[in-house]
Amino acid sequence: MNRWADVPGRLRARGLRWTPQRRVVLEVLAGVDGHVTGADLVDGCRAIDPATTPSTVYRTLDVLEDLGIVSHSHGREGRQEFHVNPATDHGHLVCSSCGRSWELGSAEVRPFADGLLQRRGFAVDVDHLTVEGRCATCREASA
Amino acid sequence: MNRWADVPGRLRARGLRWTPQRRVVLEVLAGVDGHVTGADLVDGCRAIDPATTPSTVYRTLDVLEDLGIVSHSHGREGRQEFHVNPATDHGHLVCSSCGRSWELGSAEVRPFADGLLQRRGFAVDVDHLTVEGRCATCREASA
DNA sequence: AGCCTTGTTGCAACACGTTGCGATAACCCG
DNA sequence: CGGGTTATCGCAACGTGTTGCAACAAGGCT
Repeated sequence: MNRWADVPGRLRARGLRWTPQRRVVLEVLAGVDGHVTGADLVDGCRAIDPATTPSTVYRTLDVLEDLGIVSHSHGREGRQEFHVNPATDHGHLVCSSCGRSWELGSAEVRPFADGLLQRRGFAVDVDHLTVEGRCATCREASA
Repeated sequence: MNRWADVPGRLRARGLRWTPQRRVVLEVLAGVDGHVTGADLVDGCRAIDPATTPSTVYRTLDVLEDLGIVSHSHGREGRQEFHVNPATDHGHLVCSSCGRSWELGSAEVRPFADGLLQRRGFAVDVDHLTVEGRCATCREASA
């Protein structure tokens, strides 16, 4: 059912390769829930294999993104956030105060995105959309 | 025009200082139209004073953002983009294909932002909003 | 003008990512 | 199983920002 099925086979079907390093990255991703930053993933891989190098991790993530296994967007401070097993068409809400994030369903974004498409011919990449602001909790705390 | 008025005085009114380095940054910003990346600004400053260091430029930009003279958001690859003399409440549209960007007026964003506020209590920081996607030109080119 | 306070600077080091390149090893095939 | 392709790895260097700290200097005060 899931996007995780037979990753080695799907890589090979594209002429790509299944390597121990990629296995480690996938293993870390499997243990993640929700969102992770690039640095978190590198750390997680190093916990399994201390010899892991950042470039390998990031390059592997690019490949996995092509396969649709992860997606990435830019969160706080413009840093990368990876999201596992993405439902299509959803963005993120990030609180600039506490850093927490929430998913943003396509239904909530569609009217906005459709408007931009009609008025400007601009096709929003909803999967990549990150909206910054202050969450309810932080707003109350500072009120 | 009056956001630029008497910057030295406005700094001093806050107990801050007017320095040659800040003068250089403002001079570069005055010659900019639309958006600039952080690196562009550093280069521009170095063209005037080769001794300019990045940390000074970025720290000055923070101060100028507090004064409302610039605003910054995160564009392509999560890199910083500075926008001069911002009208309040506007975001940016960035084409992930050609990299060009456009302003996004508050009227276009408001219904979307209001919805998030009402349903989730999340107050969108519209000035910081960057929407990625493909512009009309690039979509035609690849059609 | 000279003194004092404290905001600023510049440096060095760090954090997060990306890129070029030679060496390695995964995979296909006989 | 062994050999040849070529994708991938690991390293080193770079690019963009951020941060800690000691030295400096801007501005207020007398």
